[in-house]
This record gives sequence, structure tokens and C-alpha cells, in this order.
Amino acid sequence: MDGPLSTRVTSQSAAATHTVDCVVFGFAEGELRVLLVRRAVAPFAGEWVLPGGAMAADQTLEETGQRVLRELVGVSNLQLTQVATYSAPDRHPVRRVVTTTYYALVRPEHHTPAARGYLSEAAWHRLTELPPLGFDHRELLDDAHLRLIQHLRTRPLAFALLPDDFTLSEIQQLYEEILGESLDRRNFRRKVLAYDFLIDTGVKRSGVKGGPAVYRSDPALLHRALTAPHI
Amino acid sequence: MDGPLSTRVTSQSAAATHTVDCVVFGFAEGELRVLLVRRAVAPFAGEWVLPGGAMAADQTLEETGQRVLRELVGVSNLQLTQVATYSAPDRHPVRRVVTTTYYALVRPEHHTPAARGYLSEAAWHRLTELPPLGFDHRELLDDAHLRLIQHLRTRPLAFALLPDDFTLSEIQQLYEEILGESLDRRNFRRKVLAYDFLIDTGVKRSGVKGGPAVYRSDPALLHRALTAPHI
DNA sequence: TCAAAAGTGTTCGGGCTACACCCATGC
DNA sequence: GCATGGGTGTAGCCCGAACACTTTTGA
Repeated sequence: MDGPLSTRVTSQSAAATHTVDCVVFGFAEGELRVLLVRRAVAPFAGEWVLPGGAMAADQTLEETGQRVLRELVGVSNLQLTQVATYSAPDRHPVRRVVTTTYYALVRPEHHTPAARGYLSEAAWHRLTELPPLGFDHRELLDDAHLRLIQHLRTRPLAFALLPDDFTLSEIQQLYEEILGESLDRRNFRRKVLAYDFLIDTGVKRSGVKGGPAVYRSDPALLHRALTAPHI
Repeated sequence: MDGPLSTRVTSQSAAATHTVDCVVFGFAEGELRVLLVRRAVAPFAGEWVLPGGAMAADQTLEETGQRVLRELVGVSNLQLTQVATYSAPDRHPVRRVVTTTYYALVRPEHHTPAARGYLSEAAWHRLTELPPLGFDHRELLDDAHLRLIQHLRTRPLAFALLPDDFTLSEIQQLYEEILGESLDRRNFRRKVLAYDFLIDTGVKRSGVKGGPAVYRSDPALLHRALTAPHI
């Protein structure tokens, strides 16, 4: 809100830049990963950070997140979920920066990140082996991960991270990765099948022992499960 | 985050003012209420809105929320919980405003709001009988209420809204108000007593039928319950 | 004495957890 | 053929929901 204070207030707050940082989660080779970029310029030149950028005058924060991911690392059309906004005056060493974070879930095989702009590198990192991050991005990342866990406990979100076809064990691995705990196979199967948006393709995956059944999620039913049943 | 784009980027985003709006919940006469203020100036002069104001250059968003509530409506030292950040370019009719919302829980009897600054009025409103709100504040308020409900389902937050002494029925009324549903008295008593931070003062409330026992919450145990057991 | 609210225990069902054996496949 | 993982069912426990009667107090 604001009132007649406009001028005083605008001059005060003009010093702050509003940026968006994105915590992009991917799942590959059985491990949960995060998309990080390496800065080519000061401050924190050479350090790994979350991909992000400043809000444009004609864009919302979410649109800014989409644009930044497209421009900097070449990934498009992600579903971004807002996490939090950070405003400590000294969180950026040079000037005042207020940052809103979003998380996104992607299939890494669909998106090959490539560093552009002021970046020297863009790569997936295992959540268990993160490099030191510049700014306060480690905190931002951890907060986003916690929020993801919260959301995952109430909704079948994780399918956005999986390829079209997957086995039940692959889903389970994914859940175990995100939640950071191991789950009982039988109980997990029962629960996930109860969602009833999984389709048994009838195919069995070859090249892997046991010959597990290959499933696919029904997009319409999955969407219904994601939107309808609030908790 | 941002890099060599600084100048371009800063000029773009300098147009946006960052403000904080607060959704202050109170509980009085058995009903959940929200603190609203009436604007004395354009835009939306004469309309009810959430109390809020622009972020100061040397303050965090949360500190701004505290200051705004102190300056505009004379309430201090609330615990503010961040809800979300809104950034639609046209959400303010005059210029670009990005707003972060917080909610707070207070005991109305401890805080007598008084309009100051650019406000003509400050008053508690029943959540069930809200006036039309200026800007997009109705959406902000509803989102904050939903977040409060979510938090309340996992933590015994509501005691911040109650006087020092209260009966079990009063707590139950409060929960029913916030959640918008009625609860079984016996189940509710059992659950709330299981938290084990309630102290039976031994006193019985007079002037009310049934002679209900008066309870008090142990500050230390309550604080532990609020912070320790994450879900 | 009557009306209204306080106080109290038990039962039922559903969901989660724990757990062991046989089958299919790759090597 | 053997090692690895896939596939299946059941029993116990805990939590939450439903539910009725007696006691206390104000009017």
C-alpha cells in the first residue's frame, strides 16, 4: 500500500532492485539435482549461484523467472512455484537487492542447460554434493527444498520430474531422494497406485533385472489429482 | 541474481516500489476479525484496505511491516509471518508496486488501533462481513487466511490470539472460527490437552453457565511446541 | 426447577507400518 | 544357476471420528 508518502517512499525504495532466483530441481541417474550457474562477473565471480535476474518493468516476478531461465540457461515453460522473498539490506555486497524465489521441477533430459549472459557455466549438481554458493543462495536453496518436501507430502508433484515412462521403483527412488528417507516398497506401491492416475503400459522394461512393469501417468487424471484435492 | 546487467536492470526495476501489507488477525467476542484501515487519499480514497507501506532503504520487509503497523495503527511487536509476494504490473492504478504480505495474530484487547498518516480510520472487521477492499487486497487477505489455516492445522498457533486466561470452549470457538468448521468438543479437548502446555489454574469462570475451568498456557512449553516439532 | 454449557470414555474404522516369501530377469 | 530386483498380502497400531449421559451453574 502507499499514500501521499509516494515521493518520499519511492526515493527510499528506488535503491532496491527486485530479482528472482529459481531453484530448478531435476532427477537423473537416481539422484535429485539442482540447476546451478557460475558467475563470470563480480560480485562472486567464479562462484556457483542460483539462476536469477532482475524483474523487468512490464513483467511479473513469475514471468521474470521464466524469462531468466530461458535467457540464461535455455530452459522454457516451467511451472514456477513461489517460495519466499528475502530482503536483508546487506544480502548483496554492492547494493540493495530484494529477491523472490521460485522452485520448478523439470526432467533434465528435456532441458540441456547452457550458460549465457554473464554466466560462465550452467550445470546440474547433486543435492548431496553442493558446492559453496555465492550470496545467501544456500539458504534460499534449502528453504525451497523444504517447501518442496512440504508440498510433496500432500500432493503427487514428483511426476513432473520423471520421464513419460517409468517403473514404480523409479518413482520410489525419486521420493526417497527428495524426502531424504527410505520407504517400504510394498507400502509405497500401494499408496502410489491408489492415486489411480498410473497406467500400466503392459510393457516390461528390459535391460534391468526383475523385469519391472513400465507405467505412464494419465495427464488428465494427474492434473486432477494435483489441483482438486487440497489439504 | 544479477551481474553486468546492473545498470540496465536497475533502471528497469527502479520503477517498482516495494511495499508490505499486513493481515492482522484478532479474536474478540467469539469471532475472528481482521484489522483494516480506510484510506484518506487517492487512489482508493475512502476505501478499506490492509495496513501497509513502502519498504525503507535500511529496513527488511519484516521490519517495514512492524514499522508500518506501529506508525499507522499504533500496534507494536507483532510476530509477522511472510505469506507471498504480488507483482502484477497493473495491481496499482498509478505505478508499479510489488507487495509482500505478512500475517500476524494479536489479542485485540492489547492493541487499540488508531488511524494515523494518510488514514481516516482503523478498525476490526469480522471476517464474515468484510467491506469491499481497495487494490487487490481481498485476494491478499484470502491468501493470508488460507496460509493461516494451513499453519494452524500443524501447530498450536492460535494461543497468540487468546487472553492469558481462557476456557477450553473459548479455544474451541477460536479454532472453529479460523477453520470455518465445527469440531467435536470431546475430541477437541483431548487433543488440545495432549499438547500439555495448558495449565489448569484451578479457578472456575463465574458468570457463565456450567462453571468452566480457566486455563492458562505455559509460555515456555508453548514456545517449545511452536518451534520444535516441525511437520 | 429448568435450560445451557461443562465434563468425561469407549468404540469403530481407515490408514500407516512392519514384515517374508516367491517369481522374473540379467549376467 | 545365481544374484538382484520385482511383485504380492496380512496383522498390529495409532489416530481421528462418532457418539450419550451426568454434573454444574445461571437464570
